[in-house]
Amino acid sequence: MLLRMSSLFLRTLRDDPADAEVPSHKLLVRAGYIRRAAPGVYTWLPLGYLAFRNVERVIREEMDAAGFQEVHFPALLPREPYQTTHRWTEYGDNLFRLKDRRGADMLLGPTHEEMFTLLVKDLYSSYKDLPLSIYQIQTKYRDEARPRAGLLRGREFVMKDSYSFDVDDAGLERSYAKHREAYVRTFDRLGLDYVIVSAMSGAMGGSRSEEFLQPTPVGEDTFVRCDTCDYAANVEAVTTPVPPPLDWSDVPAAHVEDTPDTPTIETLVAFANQRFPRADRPWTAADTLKNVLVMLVQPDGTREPLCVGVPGDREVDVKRLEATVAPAEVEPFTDADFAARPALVKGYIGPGALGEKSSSGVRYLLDPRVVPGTVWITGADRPGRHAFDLVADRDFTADGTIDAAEVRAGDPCPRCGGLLRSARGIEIGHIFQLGRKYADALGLQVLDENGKLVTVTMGSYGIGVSRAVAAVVEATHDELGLCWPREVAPADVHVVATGKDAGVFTTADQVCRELEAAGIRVIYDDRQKVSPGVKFTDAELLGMPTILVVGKGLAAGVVELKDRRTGHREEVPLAEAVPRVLATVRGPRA
RNA sequence: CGGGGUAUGGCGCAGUUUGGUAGCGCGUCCGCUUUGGGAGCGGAAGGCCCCCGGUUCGAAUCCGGGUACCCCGACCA
Repeated sequence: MLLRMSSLFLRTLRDDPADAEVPSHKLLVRAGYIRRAAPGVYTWLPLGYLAFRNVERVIREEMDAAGFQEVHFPALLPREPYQTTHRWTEYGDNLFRLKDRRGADMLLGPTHEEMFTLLVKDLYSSYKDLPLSIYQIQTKYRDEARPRAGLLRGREFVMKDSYSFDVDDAGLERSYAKHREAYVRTFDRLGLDYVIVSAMSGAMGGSRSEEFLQPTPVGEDTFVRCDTCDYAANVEAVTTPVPPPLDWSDVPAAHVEDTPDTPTIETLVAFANQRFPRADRPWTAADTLKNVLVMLVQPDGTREPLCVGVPGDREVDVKRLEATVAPAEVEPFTDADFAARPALVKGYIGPGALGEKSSSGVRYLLDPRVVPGTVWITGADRPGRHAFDLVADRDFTADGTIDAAEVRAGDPCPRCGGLLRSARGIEIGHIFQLGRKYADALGLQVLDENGKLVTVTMGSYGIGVSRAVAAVVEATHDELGLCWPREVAPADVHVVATGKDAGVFTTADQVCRELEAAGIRVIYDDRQKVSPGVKFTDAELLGMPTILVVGKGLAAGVVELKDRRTGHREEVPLAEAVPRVLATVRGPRA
């Protein structure tokens, strides 16, 4: 491959685009790799498309090497399968829906579990056909509320999605492990740094899910990792260690006190310290039990109130809550909702008005930290009244526990008790044991060795291909511009010819042809009348791993070989230029 | 959906307060000069000043109403 810059469809920009914030977005636009076509929708230009296809190639090679087989579904899909699994409605506004000329509903696929499941059902019916793993690399459409950061979150994006089909859980476990290994190899080859974190398995029960997160401040996912052991998890999936029950024999009986004008934790703690000071230490928010009301909205539209009791020094993390109650969605409790339930006194809600057996009948779930024997100040269900010395289990119970309080840096590690630290990351891959949700919904069954019908168990595994291009940029760029790993770079070598002497160009031309003949991918800056400074700056911005300058040194018979990443440069005799580049490109493995 | 900001040539921006021929830098084109770190001089092309309505002799600018984009939050892969 030989790209000549004199005719390459490329325009580099001197300034960062005003609408870009993150480095990958700025640089990919500035270097002429992508252009925005619509909000969250991008066009690939020649260099960008080369890089994109390289990422795609690496992924494909690793999938194929693992024995997964590639298929290709349409992006334009019929409604029915998504209707069957309720995702036609569950996906909400994020689904791109359209109608054909006869008025039939269609959609642009946001993901393809349904189609894969139906395809396997269509063709296979025996345990002898399994295990099977098939994948595709396909454009996905999700009408995001807020696309951002260029390729990192688009409304149209390319995803590699795989699906595994097994006859039993042990098989699923093996398929999952194979995908995990393939992902590790893929991301290693792409030069990406990543952390594998436990993720939320959702409402499907007992299934396992892990995310590959590339740690970076521009990432959108928050995760925690342990200081001492190798535990790492998405905040949604962190489980709170349950402390042992406490002995409450010394705790005085619960008593209700007047606490006027204390509808918030802050005002309550201040009042308690003033009016009922403790001898040993001041009251803190952690001594209070905060009861937070939300409205759960089921996919079918059913609304159900829920109260979550958490220590007063913690917020309820809506993301964690929603992950736990999925597929239900969480909406704030409105004044109208309060008005409809007079037993619930806003600002003074206590366990007395909660729980299935209470007057309000609102389901009440407690944070795992609220173990039997813990002592709390909490609302007394009357305006300006709070209960003190209320002991969990002795004085109140709930309908269950829920792990939905915010996770904070410094919280204990659920595995080893060490300290958790918080960080941000880009989700570059996600592997997920789906179980039988889709197979059940769509009737994917096979006959086992006893001739009995069994429901197939599935896994789904995704890599954001276009997102990975941006992730590679985030991981590798420097202040000069892009800085591609060789596996992803649009070309191996950027040959720069400087000067006005025709000899420079004929020599550079010759070198490029020799490199191309040797199978090296070359981009050649053969532009006449462009000053050396422009060419050097462009070469650095475009980011090929090796830069070869043919210029003024030619008079002395030398050219300059530069490593883009390290900045190391070296003069080599012209005759050695091609062999040296070959050795550099082919590396130690040659 | 809440909060904040922005909208003027391909890109980055000024001009809007106080209405009066639409500007600057970069890029592009032509000519001459220049060729190792975004060169110089001279000439040129390129604009629905986001849209609709209003006020006015006259609107990028003032008024009313929309729309779009960016950031933060919410939400989501």
